[in-house]
Amino acid sequence: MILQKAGIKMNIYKSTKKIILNILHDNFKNLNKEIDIKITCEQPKKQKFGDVSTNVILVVSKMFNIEKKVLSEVLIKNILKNKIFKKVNYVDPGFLNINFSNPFWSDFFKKIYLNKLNYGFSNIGKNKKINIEFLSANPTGPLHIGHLRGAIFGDVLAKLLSKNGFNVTKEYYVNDLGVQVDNLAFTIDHHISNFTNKKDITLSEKMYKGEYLKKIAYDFFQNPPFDYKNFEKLKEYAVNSNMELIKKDLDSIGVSFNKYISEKNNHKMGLLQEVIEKLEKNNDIYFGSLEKPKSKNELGWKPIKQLLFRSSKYGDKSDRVVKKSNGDWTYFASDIAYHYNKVSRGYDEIINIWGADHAGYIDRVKASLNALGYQNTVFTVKLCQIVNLIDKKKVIKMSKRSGNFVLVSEILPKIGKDVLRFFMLTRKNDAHLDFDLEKCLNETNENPSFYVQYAYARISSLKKIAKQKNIKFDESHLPSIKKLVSNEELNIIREISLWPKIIESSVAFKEPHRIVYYLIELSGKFHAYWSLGKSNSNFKILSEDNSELTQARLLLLEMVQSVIRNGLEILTVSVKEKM
RNA sequence: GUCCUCGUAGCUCAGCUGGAUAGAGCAUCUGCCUUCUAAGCAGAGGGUCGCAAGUUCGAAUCUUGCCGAGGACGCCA
Repeated sequence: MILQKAGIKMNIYKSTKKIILNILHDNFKNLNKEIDIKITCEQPKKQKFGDVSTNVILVVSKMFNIEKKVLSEVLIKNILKNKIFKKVNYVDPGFLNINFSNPFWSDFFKKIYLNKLNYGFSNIGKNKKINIEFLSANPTGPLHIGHLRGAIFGDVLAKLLSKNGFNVTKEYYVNDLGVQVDNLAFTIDHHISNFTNKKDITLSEKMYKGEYLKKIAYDFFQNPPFDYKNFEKLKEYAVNSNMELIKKDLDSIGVSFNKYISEKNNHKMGLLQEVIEKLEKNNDIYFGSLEKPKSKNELGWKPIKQLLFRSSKYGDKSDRVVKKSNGDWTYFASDIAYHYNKVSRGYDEIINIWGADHAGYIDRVKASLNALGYQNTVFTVKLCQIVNLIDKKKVIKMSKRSGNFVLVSEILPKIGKDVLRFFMLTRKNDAHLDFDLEKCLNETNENPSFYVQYAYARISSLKKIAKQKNIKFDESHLPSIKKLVSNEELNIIREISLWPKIIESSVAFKEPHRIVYYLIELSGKFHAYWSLGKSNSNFKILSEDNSELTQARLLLLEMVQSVIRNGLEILTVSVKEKM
């Protein structure tokens, strides 16, 4: 294969870059090999600029003060020595536009065909251990729409990373401690009392609304496992019951976790004391009062002496309270302990997925890790912006107070897991997302998951017909690929050649939405190609009079399918053989 | 007041770690089903990339300032 000889790997743009850099070093011996030469090799938007475009002349002539003319002559001559290239053009102000040769494309195609199950994925992670914590919804009720984005984003990011050689742990932090759990148990207790005394006393202000709690209480009442006046046990019971509801919802949207970490358990192990002591030793904990925050007016604020963490020393804007004036630890204190625990379990990177309203929290957690001596662990936070639920062109307001939440279990049966997941990923995580119910129910281009699945299903139907007609297109027919010379077909191959790059950047930026957009793009190229055969019989995929071309085309579509399958697998969206 | 995120076509949004004439869907208009799935395709119109400077051969992309939207800002979790 000419590819191996030429040093071409799956990402042909990266490989081309390497080839060019080697030519530079071979021909300009005085270039310092240590210096990073930052050139780009990309597929240009316009096809007329070639298959790969590089700014090498521009960059190198400036960096090393070499004349553009000399550079381009040497580069063009040497690039063309390599049989995988067909054409190189110099364009002002210093680009080289390069075309691959036809044998290259068919060889490249052959290579990815033989690798199709893994095509695009790499071992970039080198088995690095990553902990990704997401969702961590409070165990006070089932999941609602507001939870969905973080849950799906986290799940997909984890899948993306693990498919690329990272050793990923998906973690759920259960806040089974504190005021909210007390209130939860009070609510259950209240309901059980009502059942027991056959009364219907209304809930107090603090208690949680929601029929599901009544049901939990009723189940308890019918078959009590212990005396409900045992408050500690009742709290545990309440948390467990709600976690069961949450797990059921998670299961229904295809999200799973490897680990559930209990806050209460962390406390039992004495983590909090351990961490505070460590910080105290470094003089990072002190007793004092904070400056008045800007948000408060003069009247509403009094300085109070309390236990503080010196987080401003580590890049935070202000020091932070770890112990309330009533003697309770703050949530932040507990979180320091939790993150300390996470890091000490030996991860190379900790990823947290939070709602955008927690942005202000990042610096203090970072500060605490630095103070504890973990500057080497990468700590990343990905923020998810709010999702607006839209129905019939109107935003549906949800509020915690009124208990007015649209539950996952209400909405899922209508639209299904696949559409839900796909839709939630059609935006960058830090951009607002309008979750439009009408669009989800649409069976048109407005609903991109159908568009992609439809492309897959169309190919499946072709394969079925080919089978009936006894047209074979297995590995032994790979040589027929050289028949794919039309612009339309090379266009699809070019699009397929971008796949590894898309994965790479999705991993690098931790942005799964890039995959979604790519799949839509690829599907679009396929649909266009398919429709070509409608008006021009030369482009009918199953042409009976030219079996070799037919086989080549079927192999091409097989590749389109496997890229779509690989992509949807990351998203955990199913493929459909028939629609 | 300080900090964070965002501002791209009438609407909803992409824009590949600075590249060439800024892209898609919806909506509007025009075509395409006797033949491989029309849940589709082809074409047209529609943009001072919030505004203004700066860096650069080159800026939607980087920097600064302003305008606008959303969010965060001591003992909530």
